[in-house]
Amino acid sequence: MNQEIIHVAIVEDNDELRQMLAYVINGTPGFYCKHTYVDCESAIKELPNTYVHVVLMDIELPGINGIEGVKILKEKMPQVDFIMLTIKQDDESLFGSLCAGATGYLTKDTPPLQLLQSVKEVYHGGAPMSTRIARKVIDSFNIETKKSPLSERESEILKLLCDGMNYRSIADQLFLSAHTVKTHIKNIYKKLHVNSRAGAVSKAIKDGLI
Amino acid sequence: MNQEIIHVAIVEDNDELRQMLAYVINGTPGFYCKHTYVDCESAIKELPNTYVHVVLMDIELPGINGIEGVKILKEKMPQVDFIMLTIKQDDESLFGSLCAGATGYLTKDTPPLQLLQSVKEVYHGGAPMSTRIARKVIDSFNIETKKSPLSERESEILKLLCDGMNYRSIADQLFLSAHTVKTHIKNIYKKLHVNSRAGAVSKAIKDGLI
DNA sequence: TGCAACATCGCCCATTTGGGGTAAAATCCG
DNA sequence: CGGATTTTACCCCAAATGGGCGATGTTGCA
Repeated sequence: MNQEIIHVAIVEDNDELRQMLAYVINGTPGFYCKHTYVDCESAIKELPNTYVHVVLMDIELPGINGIEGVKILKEKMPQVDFIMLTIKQDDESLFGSLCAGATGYLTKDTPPLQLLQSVKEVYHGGAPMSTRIARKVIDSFNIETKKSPLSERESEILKLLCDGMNYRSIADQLFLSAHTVKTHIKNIYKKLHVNSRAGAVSKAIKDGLI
Repeated sequence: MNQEIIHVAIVEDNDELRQMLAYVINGTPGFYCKHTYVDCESAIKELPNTYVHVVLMDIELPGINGIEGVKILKEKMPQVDFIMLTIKQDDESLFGSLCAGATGYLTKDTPPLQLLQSVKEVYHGGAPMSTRIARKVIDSFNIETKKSPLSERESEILKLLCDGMNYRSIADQLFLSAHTVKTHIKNIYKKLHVNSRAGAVSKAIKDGLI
């Protein structure tokens, strides 16, 4: 039976909200909240010694913010799921949280019932977030593929450049003369507005040219 | 009023399912489905000339598959939202679809009512997907950050390498001698098992070292 | 306390690179 | 058909790079 109860921890500096959340959680069958913290510092110190499944984490916190907090805590407790509970909806907070290891992202105006539903959802392998947040996340995959200004051959050579190959190796692999490879690379530099292999490789990868 | 009606198109080779979907859609107030296609080839030819908001796209199609289809269609109709409707739940199909431009990802066992809800959701700026799919998507952000084998200083220099800077520039920026910068870079090469700036930059970006 | 890692600076030298040209054939596109 | 682009190839040369070697001081951890 005990396994069925989801243990929730809260990190939230607002006393009223924190207590309200704990009250709601403890007042609902299947949920239990024993540990609450007013800042990340204390959470980082004590949470690793507790038994929890899900952590509700505020972002705007004094001292270590929620994103940094998740980063640190997720490192120590990778099996625990973190749900950000915040008023911030900017991309930086959102993707910062996800990259830090958060699994859910809810705004503070989420009604209690839906919040509990989200906790249950994350516990059962879901990733709760509002429809608007979900859209942002999905859209981040669809970064419009800027069509490369490079020709077929140039792209081919750029790929090899990214593998750290030099003129000779590239020439051998493509059955070209090193001179030709050099010409292509010079043209690539012109088109990408760089003047070194490092710059070209960086731009290539960051702009998804390869 | 007309704006309130969501125009849906369907690309699905299974006759029964396609007709059933169209039937459900047309039988529900607020939804309308005029155009249905049995393969991507015909959809690519005709869809750009139609008025639609949302396209339900099967993945397993003869000829051009749904992922390729979305890639081509999204290019021509970027304002249209695509929802994949598939039995495939593998990562390749999922992320392939998202990268191709899909906004939603549902399995074929999604009940009609929820499907309609998803269409409405995507039309209103959401990104409908099952909890399991959402989790996969979110987890993809949380690719464990391999802790860099590099020292603080080395990471710093690696960043500048990625900007295409040479010894002198880096030295100037960090108030070091070019010799020192060179030494650091040599050590970076050893640690990353590369032997050129291009290789280091490539590895740095791909492995998220910077 | 001692050793490993880090950070700093230096020299030598062969090889690579980047920039400046030139040019011809192939291919594509209108 | 004719121009634009792409692909191929070459020369010269100054500058940058990579590898090998050594040296000093600091810091951190065992």
